[in-house]
Amino acid sequence: MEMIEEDLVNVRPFAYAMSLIDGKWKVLILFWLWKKEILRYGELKRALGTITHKMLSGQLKELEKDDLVIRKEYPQVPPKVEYKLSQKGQTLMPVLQTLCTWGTDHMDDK
Amino acid sequence: MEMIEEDLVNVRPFAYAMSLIDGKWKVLILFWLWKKEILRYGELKRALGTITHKMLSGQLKELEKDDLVIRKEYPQVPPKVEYKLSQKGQTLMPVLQTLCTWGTDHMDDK
DNA sequence: CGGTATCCCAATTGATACTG
DNA sequence: CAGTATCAATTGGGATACCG
Repeated sequence: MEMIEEDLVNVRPFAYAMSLIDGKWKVLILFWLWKKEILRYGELKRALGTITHKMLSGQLKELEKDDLVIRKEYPQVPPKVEYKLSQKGQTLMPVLQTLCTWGTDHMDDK
Repeated sequence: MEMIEEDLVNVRPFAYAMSLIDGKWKVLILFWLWKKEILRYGELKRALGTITHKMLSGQLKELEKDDLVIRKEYPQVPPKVEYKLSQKGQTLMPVLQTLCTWGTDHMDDK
């Protein structure tokens, strides 16, 4: 049958997509921003309930690095920072919604 | 603003879907089975290249438990075991393909 | 208020050896 | 051939303290 790994199956793009949304809280953050449009750091933290400080800033930092969310810092004391979805982030949400819908349809399978 | 976690954002179904496909190799396995229809254990292992024995059987076991793949064992020596997508697995693939396509479109962003 | 750094524990994964 | 078992290495995440 002679199968070489190569790209009979090219999942590189999928792996890329997955790498953007893995991390325990990323998708939850994205969904909140999708729904609320703009949230401050503290609002996001309260919304997510049990997330730790470290995780939230870490996940946000990665989301920003990957260009899925945009961080806006107001130069004032005390600090004020707002987060919202980027254009790229916006395009991702319908796809995640699709997966969410699939989940809804199959959670009670078997 | 008073945000309670609850289900302003209901990602339970998404979390469910993610739980089925996390694990380093699961999606890759699913794509191969999608493409090839039926593969023996050894074929799958060669196809995946660097996957370890332990990982492959582990991931397959979970995929089978979650009803995404079907395992068929032939009672013979030496053993012969075939894997293929279940009906549920089939329905998932177009969704994953969507994510894959999104990845293709955005891998070279920025 | 928003973010970083450190330490520690829990969960995943890899290497290797063994089995029917 | 198709697994399972064991142990080591790596990774991810929580708690906490500190900084601008």
